Amino acid sequence: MSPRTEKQFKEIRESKKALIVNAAMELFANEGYHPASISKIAKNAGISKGLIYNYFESKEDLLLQIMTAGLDEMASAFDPNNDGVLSEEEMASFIYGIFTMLKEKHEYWKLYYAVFFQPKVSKLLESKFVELYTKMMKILTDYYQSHGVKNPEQEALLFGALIDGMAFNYILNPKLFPIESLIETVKDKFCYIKK
Amino acid sequence: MSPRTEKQFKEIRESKKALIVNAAMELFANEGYHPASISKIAKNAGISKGLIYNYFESKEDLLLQIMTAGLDEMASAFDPNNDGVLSEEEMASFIYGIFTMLKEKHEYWKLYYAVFFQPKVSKLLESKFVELYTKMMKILTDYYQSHGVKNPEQEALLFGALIDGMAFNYILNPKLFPIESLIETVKDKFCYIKK
Amino acid sequence: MSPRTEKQFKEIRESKKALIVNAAMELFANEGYHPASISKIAKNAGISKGLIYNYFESKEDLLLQIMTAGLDEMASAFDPNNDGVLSEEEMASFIYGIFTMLKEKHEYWKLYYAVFFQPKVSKLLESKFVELYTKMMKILTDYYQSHGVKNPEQEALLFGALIDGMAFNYILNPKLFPIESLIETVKDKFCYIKK
Amino acid sequence: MSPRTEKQFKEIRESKKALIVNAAMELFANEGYHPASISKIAKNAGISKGLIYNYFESKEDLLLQIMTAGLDEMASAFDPNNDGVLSEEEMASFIYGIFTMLKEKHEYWKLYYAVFFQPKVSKLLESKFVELYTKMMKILTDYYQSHGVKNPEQEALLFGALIDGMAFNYILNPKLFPIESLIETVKDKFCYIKK
DNA sequence: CATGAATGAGGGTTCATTCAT
DNA sequence: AATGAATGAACCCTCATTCAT
Repeated sequence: MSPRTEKQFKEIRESKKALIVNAAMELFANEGYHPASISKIAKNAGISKGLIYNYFESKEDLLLQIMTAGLDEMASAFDPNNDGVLSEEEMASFIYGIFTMLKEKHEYWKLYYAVFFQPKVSKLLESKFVELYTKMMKILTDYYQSHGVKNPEQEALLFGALIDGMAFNYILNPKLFPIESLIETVKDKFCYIKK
Repeated sequence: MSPRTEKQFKEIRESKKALIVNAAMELFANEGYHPASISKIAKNAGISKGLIYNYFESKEDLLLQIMTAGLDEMASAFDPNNDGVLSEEEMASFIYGIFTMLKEKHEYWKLYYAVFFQPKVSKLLESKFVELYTKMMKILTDYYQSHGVKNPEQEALLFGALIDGMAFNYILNPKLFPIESLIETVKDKFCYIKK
Repeated sequence: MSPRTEKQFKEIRESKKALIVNAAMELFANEGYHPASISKIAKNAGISKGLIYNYFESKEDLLLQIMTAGLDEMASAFDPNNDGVLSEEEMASFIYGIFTMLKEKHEYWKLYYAVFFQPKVSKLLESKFVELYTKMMKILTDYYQSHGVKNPEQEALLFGALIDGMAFNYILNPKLFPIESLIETVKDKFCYIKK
Repeated sequence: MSPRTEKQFKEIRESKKALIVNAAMELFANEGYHPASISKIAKNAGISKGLIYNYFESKEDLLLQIMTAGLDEMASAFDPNNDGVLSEEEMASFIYGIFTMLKEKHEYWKLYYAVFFQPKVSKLLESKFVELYTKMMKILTDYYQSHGVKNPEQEALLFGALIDGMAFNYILNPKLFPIESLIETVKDKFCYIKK
């Protein structure tokens, strides 16, 4: 009957929060933000409606927290050394990494792209998006520069767009878009790896 | 007084329908489908709520009609000769054409991509999407085949994805994505134009 | 090219009005007053919505006019001689008459009974209802009195109720309520015809 | 604070549901199904509109639940022993019983008869209506048969119709239809009680 | 006499959010 | 920490009615 320690409380809170996040993400991604009602999310999480407001200020806040957590995770994943420099091996594994993430966090990515079309929410996340995007562009531009590519910024923009497009196609129809078999061609066109 | 002639009525109907479609497209594209309420659309069009239902069966029907009209227009734009064959000149102008359309029908394209994340509506349009997509893939694959590219299907898929990605980036932030300056690089990488 | 005579105009008006009345009665009776919209009625009559308001002040007025016309017709049908006296033969034919009308004006009767449950309309017709009802009661009471029945008023009330009940059952399910085969029993119980 | 117990919730739900049912029945019966709006019902019950949908799926469901509950109650009232046999005493009390119910559940009966003229709803309840009706007809037919009446089925149909007619008249104008003073005459004509 | 485009009030319904327990 | 009853604003939609032609 000893009272729970502070740590235990915190763990309970965290795990409950994760429960809600997962339930919400599934519905947000598969039905869309608006059609996924708080009632449905609560039912999907196996808890009461009211409890959600114990952990999140509003439905929008719930979406926002899901997105920021995901964006932060992605930001660190994109630059493991945190040194901002991409070796040739890292470039190769970078591509694999992106598409591995795409598969493993399918729902998150669906949501990620969908959010771009919810201007209201999108605006709130803009700074994070920009930060992530510029970080990536910087790394790629540096990489292309050090490999003697003519217009490194443009090459980076194009490569970024290609990744978006592939992600987009894969997310919306995984069965019709054979991402694995395309990776080699991508490498040939955009990685400039010296044999 | 005699009533309006049939022709007069038809003209009224058509111009009013266009008015509603434009008002709706603007809001659908800029706010999203759900946040764009019928009230807002009506106000934006300068008419009463009720009148919308004189022209469209439901809000969903309104979106659907906008989308199908747009998709049909795109389908015919992508293959003007309707012969399904792309010459080298056509390939070059094809790329320009796409990005010209992107600029001129900015709102429509925003809506087009957003709709993919509205599962319910997306499903209703699936057959039209697939038709358009396979048509394009066929044309591109044939082009690559006739130019001796190794994996023509994959090349086509990749090129399609790149277009999506570029469109996506341009739509969401036209100022930060300098599409014109990228076109030449795209041509170099994906058009295989023999000089 | 001679202008229509006043009489011709009147005839056109009357026939058009009858057209509307029939279309309205069919829908009122079979769908109910509220579910039968002016649009449906117009379509059913093969005319425009607006025209209905050329002949009737409102939807309620349309119902009212249908009802009053019907009630007047019934009132005169119930007392052909207009002498208020029922002979034994008339009593017999009276019963047949009622149920014949029930069959021939099925829709009207359905509406008639339904209207009782639309308090707003019912109130407007109350005086006509009462008039018709008391007229009938008077005739029946006199009949029973002259045939030496103990409580002639009560007998009349009961007989009236029986007719309502039979009409009610027949209207709602003509196939399950064999009105013809019941008439003889009714005669035995309520007509006091001396053999 | 701990949340309410399950029992507390159940009690709240039941009493609130009854509150809504009563408020709805009053308006349905006195104004009709369509004119009785959800807004009015909520106001009459002293609650918000939205709450009604916490207890009933739709307006139609609300009506349906009221009706089915009433029909079930009536079905059991009509055959207390559930043996399907009517003694002479029971027949006498049966008549009193019906008209007592008519008085006590005035509103319910009004609704009951009104519903017959709401084709859409009527159809949904048809099976329950038929069940109740055939049950009653069977009991009456058996009774008449055992009393040597010539056409027991017809006699039962007629008696049923009389009850409907009396109920109908009483409901619509209790003051003008002196049901008590008619019961004896009904007994004389339809109960075949051997003195 | 006749049309149907147009209105606006009100309908049924949903849902994010609050709050007593 | 947890419940779900309760609210109220906003939603999509219908429809009797009006009116320019």
